[in-house]
Amino acid sequence: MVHTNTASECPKEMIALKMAQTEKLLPGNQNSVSMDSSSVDMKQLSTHAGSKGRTQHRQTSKPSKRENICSIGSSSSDAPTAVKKRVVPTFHRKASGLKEKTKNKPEKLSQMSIEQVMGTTHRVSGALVQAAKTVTSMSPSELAKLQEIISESSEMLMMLTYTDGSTQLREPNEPRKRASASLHEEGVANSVLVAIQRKAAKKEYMFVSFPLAGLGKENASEATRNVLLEILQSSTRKVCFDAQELMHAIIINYSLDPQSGCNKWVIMDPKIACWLLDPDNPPVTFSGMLKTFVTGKYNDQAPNNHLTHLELLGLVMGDLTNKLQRKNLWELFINLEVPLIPILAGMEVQGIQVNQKMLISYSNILKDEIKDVEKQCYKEAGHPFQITSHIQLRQVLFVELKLDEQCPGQKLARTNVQNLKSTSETVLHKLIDLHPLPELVLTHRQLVKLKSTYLDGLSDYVSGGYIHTSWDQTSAASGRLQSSNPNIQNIPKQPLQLHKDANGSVVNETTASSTTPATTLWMREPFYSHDGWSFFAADFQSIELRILAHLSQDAVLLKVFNDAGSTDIFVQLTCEWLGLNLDDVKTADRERTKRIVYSVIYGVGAERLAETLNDTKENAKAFTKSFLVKFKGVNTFAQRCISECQRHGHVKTIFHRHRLISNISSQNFHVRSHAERQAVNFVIQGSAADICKLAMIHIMKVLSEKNTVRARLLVQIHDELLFEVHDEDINEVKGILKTVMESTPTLGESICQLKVPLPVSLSYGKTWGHLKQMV
DNA sequence: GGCTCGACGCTACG
DNA sequence: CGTAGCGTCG
Repeated sequence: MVHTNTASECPKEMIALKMAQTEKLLPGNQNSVSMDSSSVDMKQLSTHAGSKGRTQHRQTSKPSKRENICSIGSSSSDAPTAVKKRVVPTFHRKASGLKEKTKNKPEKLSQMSIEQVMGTTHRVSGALVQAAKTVTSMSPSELAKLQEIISESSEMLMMLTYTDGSTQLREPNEPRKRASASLHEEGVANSVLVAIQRKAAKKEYMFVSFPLAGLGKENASEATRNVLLEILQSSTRKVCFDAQELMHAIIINYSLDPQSGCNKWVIMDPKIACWLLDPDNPPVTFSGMLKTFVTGKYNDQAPNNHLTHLELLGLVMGDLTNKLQRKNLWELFINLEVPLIPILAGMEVQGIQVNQKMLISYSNILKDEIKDVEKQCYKEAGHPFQITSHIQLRQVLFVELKLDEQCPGQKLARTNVQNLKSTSETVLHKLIDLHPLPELVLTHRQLVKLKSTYLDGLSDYVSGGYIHTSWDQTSAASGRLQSSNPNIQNIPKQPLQLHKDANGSVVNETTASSTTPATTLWMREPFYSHDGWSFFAADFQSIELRILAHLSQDAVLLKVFNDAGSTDIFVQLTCEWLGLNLDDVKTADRERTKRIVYSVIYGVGAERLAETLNDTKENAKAFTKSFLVKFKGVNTFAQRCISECQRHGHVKTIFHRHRLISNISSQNFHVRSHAERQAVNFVIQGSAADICKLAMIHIMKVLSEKNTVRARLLVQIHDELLFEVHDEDINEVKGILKTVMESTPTLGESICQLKVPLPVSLSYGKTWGHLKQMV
């Protein structure tokens, strides 16, 4: 097991998460991986032929860089030098020459050395040209020997090769293309190259390649597939730079079940290790990582071939392992981040069903509405202008209409960099009573945003009725997951109300009378579940505030969360704060409390809070002050974060995730203040992220154990998990999700026992638009 | 004149 | 606070 494999390298004071102590997270149990293609939704799989987004930047190859790259197995000796938008599937070619040699070897397997069998054992030091053996060219006896070698190996280094001849360990390619250029691309993964290190002879590797591109069913022989799965499930330490991408390619090309087929794969990823060490500067490419994180010996210009890169990969991971252990990050790495990799890969392949026709029809509705609003804007301004141009809008509002001069008491915000008069939402709100234009512009902005980002933008990503988002583990310094291409985590939750008033002109909800006919659009409505299945959402209620209660140990906050009662937390807080009765709390008070609370979490200043509250700076200050007086622990907690950061140069979350913040001692007030807010915010946001990830791993583990329950994880939105569940299993899943997620705090108890409960609220429905709350 | 790029402003989500 | 992504502008 990996755990035992690596335990000897771990410091004694290592605290393991409870999760990892159970064997299920760890590899070695072959039977638990479903190879049954009948369990795979073929309709969905057929839509995943291409992986977009993450492959965008490797379309082009640099022939000059590849001059001394040796030919590996089925890869690049005759790779196209020209850029190809659509990659023609390259069927795995026979490993020329090599195959002949090994085929002619004597038959007595037991008497042969590995070299004799495989002809590929190789000492990497030195620039020897060396080829890997392609698995598909092996005879049954050779495969048997290979399996034996795998079972006796001490380490396996893995990487993808692409049809253009580059690899995962390639030099950085052309500058990244714009997101729009990445749409509808074909996947270009060509093969999986594995260097197997033998236990007996540490310096000897055996190189094997598994074809991916053009892998038809007829070619994916059971034997070949089983060998690759054996590697992935083996307890041997495995290393890959960007393991998520590797897993993604394997799941697709070998038609594995994206949810259950891979969740026990354990691969060390140096990319993630580097990000844990310095989350603000995550490596993008392998060579970039070497430059930033690896000192001395590896910086030398190594021979540019696949095999030396693989050896380098192993050395670097060894180095990083030591670094992680020294920084007390190893448990976070091995128990949280590494188990997450196959889950994310599975989510990418799984995708989510989208009704593209609905996206288009909504878009057309908005197109007309936008035109109407445009006309009204021109009328109110007295002439046509480009409403989306801040420069022109500034001219109209502040030079022609001089609206800013009509509100002398108010201080209107300025833009960040150029210090010009801002046209932001908060500014426009303040001008609303002076002239019809500001509100029209706000409406226009809202409609344009919804149309361009969430209707047209999403529509571009629909392929075969599905959207396959990319999940990025290393792009957020706080430890949160991030989705992109498209970003599925910021699709509006609130519906858009469209009203037509008596004149037929469009107005938004704030001014429309309740009797006018209304159209209601939910941007999440086009996302729908399969027949016989439903969406099922589970989200942690106000997790960041609960984390704050725990971390600050503030007596009042702790009491609020632990005295239970189903009353809304912000209503309760408002009571505590203003000394009101529960029934006397008005919605406005509740909203105000919520904003103040999160402002404190985010560490914003009085000016910013005044803006969000639409109140004066003095009142905002007073609010914040009375809040901090009521919850004295919060302020001491913030100060503790700041001084910890000053002492150590970094702050830590409850699971030891850290962030280096050097500006904490800056002489510049603004720079230092920003750093202080970052420090406080990171501890809370990062701790919440830790727990959400732990919950995610835990729930996927439990679901995969109950193989009768049909549930798939589709999306993670920080504190919320969206599943698709078979209708017959809804009640069972409801019970599992609630129990398992709410037990998350106990999982990490060896690291940290949370002093507050983390209740989960559940909802379900046939579309993502408006889910029904469950009780 | 069209095209690409980075900087900037704004606003969804948490 | 911190993500992604759309739009304008020079």
